[in-house]
Amino acid sequence: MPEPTPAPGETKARRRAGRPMAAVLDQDGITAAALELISKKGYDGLTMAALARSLGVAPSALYNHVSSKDEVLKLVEEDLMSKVDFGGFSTLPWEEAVRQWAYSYRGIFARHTPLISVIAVLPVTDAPQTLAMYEAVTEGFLRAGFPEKQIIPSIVALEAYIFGAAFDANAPADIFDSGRLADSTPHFTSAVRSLGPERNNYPSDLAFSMGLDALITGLGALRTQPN
Amino acid sequence: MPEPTPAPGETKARRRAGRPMAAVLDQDGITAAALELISKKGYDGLTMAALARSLGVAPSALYNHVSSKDEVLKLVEEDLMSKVDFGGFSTLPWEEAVRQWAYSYRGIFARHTPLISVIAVLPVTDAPQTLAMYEAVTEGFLRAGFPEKQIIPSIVALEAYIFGAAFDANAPADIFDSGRLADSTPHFTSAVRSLGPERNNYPSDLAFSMGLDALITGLGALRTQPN
DNA sequence: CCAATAAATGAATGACGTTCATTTATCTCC
DNA sequence: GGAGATAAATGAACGTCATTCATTTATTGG
Repeated sequence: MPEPTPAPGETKARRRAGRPMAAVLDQDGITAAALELISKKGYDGLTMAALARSLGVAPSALYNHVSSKDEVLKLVEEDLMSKVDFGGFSTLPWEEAVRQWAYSYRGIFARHTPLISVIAVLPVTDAPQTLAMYEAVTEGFLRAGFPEKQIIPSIVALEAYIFGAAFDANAPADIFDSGRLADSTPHFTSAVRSLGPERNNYPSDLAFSMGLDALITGLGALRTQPN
Repeated sequence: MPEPTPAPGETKARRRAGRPMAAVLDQDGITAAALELISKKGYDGLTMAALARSLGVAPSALYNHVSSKDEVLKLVEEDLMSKVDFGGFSTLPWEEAVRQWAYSYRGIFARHTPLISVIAVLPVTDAPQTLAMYEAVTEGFLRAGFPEKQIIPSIVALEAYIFGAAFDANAPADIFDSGRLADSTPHFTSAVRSLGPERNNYPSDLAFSMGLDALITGLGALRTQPN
């Protein structure tokens, strides 16, 4: 795609003469409608037809503003990224800031796991909200005394954990029910039972907290300055 | 689904009289064909029609052995689980065993990321290979001196990290290219550049190693016995 | 040989994402 | 105040899927 890379927010540069028909649709409206649809009907309910209907428009009209359903997903993702709370990196100690950020990040994407496969592989180019988050997080790491070369890998590791944990948060309570194979997995079955008197209680939150603590401790040891 | 839960491997119990037509198809054959199709054409190429064609059969025939495409994915997932190397838990020190297991696990699912959303939420009931892995890993944790209650959360945390890292391993090298927004993200851009003279080298492997070390150290501290 | 069983077939269905020729509305320029 | 250019919206179509179902085919026990 060797295009002149139009400025963001403008699909194509204004040309010579006449103006078009009044736009009922734009990317922001599409994004908002998609988010509402997702929250009401889930990702299965997010179809181009349903999205168009919720906007009072024919499905084909969407394609004047968006090149594909995948682009809709990218727009939604960017919007969600802007809701991740990374404010702690400018006010709190590093450990606290990471914790706050990680909980917020996981909380948001736990309800949007279908996006994770998109995000994890999506270049940040032209994703301003995502970049803003990375900038703030990077600053926080620098301020905490991390050597520059360790910062990106540390963030990548934390993000991997957060994404995986977001999936986890959606697991059913009985995910570890070994059923009729319990006899052949005695240690595992016993370990699951030790978690509580209730059968089948899945420790998603406890696990997230434990792993996050471990990562914070382990990565924190990479700092060369105390503050 | 209040059924008598038929024994696995048998779709329905043998009944009274005559035997059916000679079966050209079975679940193992379908699983093998699906895996080959995936390795050749990727997950986009895995359609019920393509799967049937590769087996020399009409698409509808598949539904005599499998209730849906989702079940095909579950069969593939179970097969992949059997290839994860957890042997270290009976021979190596805990840290080494975890490392070996995690690398193997990530390596396999990095090429099967579309399955991760399925696995992470799929009950282990009637998933013998998955259960066998959990049993071996649990035993390794017990042998290493973990209190029983800490084991499942620790495994869940490690798995979350492994799944997230599997997505990461597929990120393009230029995922962190901040493009024309580089000026507004100076610290982040500089941190990315510090990773090497080459533009856009993504530190997926380095990040995995760093985060895994952190998790091993942090979780390892939960052991109450030295061995 | 008959009846029962289950596998395989092929046609059909209903979503879905996407395309395209056409129409509609709006603005600039003369 | 037309004329023409521009882009948005429409509605009909397409191709691809997963899935269903009535029917046929093959096999075997009695």
